[in-house]
Amino acid sequence: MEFRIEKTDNNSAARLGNITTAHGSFATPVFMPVGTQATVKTLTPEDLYEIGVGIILSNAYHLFLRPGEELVHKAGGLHSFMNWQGSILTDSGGFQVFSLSKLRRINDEGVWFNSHIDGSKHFMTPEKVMEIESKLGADIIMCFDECAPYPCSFEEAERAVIRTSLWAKRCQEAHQNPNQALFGIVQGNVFPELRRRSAADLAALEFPGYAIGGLSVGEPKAEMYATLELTNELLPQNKPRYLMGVGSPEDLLEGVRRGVDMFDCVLPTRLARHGSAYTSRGRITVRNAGFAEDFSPLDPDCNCYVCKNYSRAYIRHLIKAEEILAHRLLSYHNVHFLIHLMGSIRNALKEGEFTRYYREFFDKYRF
RNA sequence: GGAGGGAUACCCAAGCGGCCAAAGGGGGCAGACUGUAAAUCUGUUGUCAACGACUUCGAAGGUUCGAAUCCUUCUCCCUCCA
Repeated sequence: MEFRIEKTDNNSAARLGNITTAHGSFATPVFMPVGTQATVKTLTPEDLYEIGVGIILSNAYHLFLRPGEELVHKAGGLHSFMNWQGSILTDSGGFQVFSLSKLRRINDEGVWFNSHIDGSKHFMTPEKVMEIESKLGADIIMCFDECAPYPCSFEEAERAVIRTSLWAKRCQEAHQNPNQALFGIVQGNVFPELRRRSAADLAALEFPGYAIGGLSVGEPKAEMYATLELTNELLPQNKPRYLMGVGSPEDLLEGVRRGVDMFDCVLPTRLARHGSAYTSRGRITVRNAGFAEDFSPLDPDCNCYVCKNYSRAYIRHLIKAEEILAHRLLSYHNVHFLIHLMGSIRNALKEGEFTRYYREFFDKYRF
């Protein structure tokens, strides 16, 4: 993997760059749609190419449970299995340590999970996760980490940091596949002291990229931004910085401003399935009665396939009638919205107009 | 013509003397969602000048301190027998 910084913003920590993997290159800052189970829900790879997606996310833990990494390996790896020729990043299952906390027990050696599918017991270790991620064959893979909840005590967050550092070292030692770039993940919750420690631990291991984990788990926005700012300052300048699980349009702007290069989030596709759409003026709930006779496109400023062909009224009808096309159209539009947003941000960075773009965005966008 | 059964809020449907403005679904309306246990979850859904008041359980009368619940008549629906 290669990361090149092409330009840095004069008025913020934002930077314009490019990442090249075995499956092509993409410009940064980048938004990566999430396809946990080897599919960005409701969208085909062709849709994603058309939208301009360069890299997507998938999940080692979920694919390990079903269909199993061996099967994906037999299929020729994840790219071949799901017919996606762009880049792929796999998350390790560290987030499931947080989101499935009721179904797991953790110790320094690893994590016992009770499968949410059939209840079967599995022990995940950093070594095991590296083996799974290697078999899946993504271009960028994540260390197995412990994502602590919010709120949580200093001691609890500290334990997660120590464990995450320990596991990062073990992941690095177990990591064999030369075609995959292994990223470290900084934890530390909202405690500056712990973020500093975590960032220092990981930087010492010299990963090709660094993720900021454990944010957007319920903490107030101000805390998230402050933590992000602090953490980014501590990470190596010449390596990509990936803010995990973020975000909303406003968070993408705030993240870029603070020096983030990569983002991923389930929000565009989940909101789509729940009946909401992003627009240049803010998020709208198309499901609501007010749109019943609104024959305008989801976003008048959008030129995506959906906005060119379908109205809010029609999409609302599909939602109310529980037609799956609603999910598909809204997913397509929402992913397009974020991909297009990132494109505009990069363009502004290229022109040296990021600050102006930032201001104009928030002038229009209401949330 | 005779014998039964039934009519409850937008719909279906419980309730069968006070704890009933009325269970539970559905539908409607709204909210939440950030490395996906999520086509999920939550709230709300008689009216109003609304921590209180008023009008509701096919219609009209009646019994009772008190009725969706008991009695009478009527209207409409369903089943069976002629």
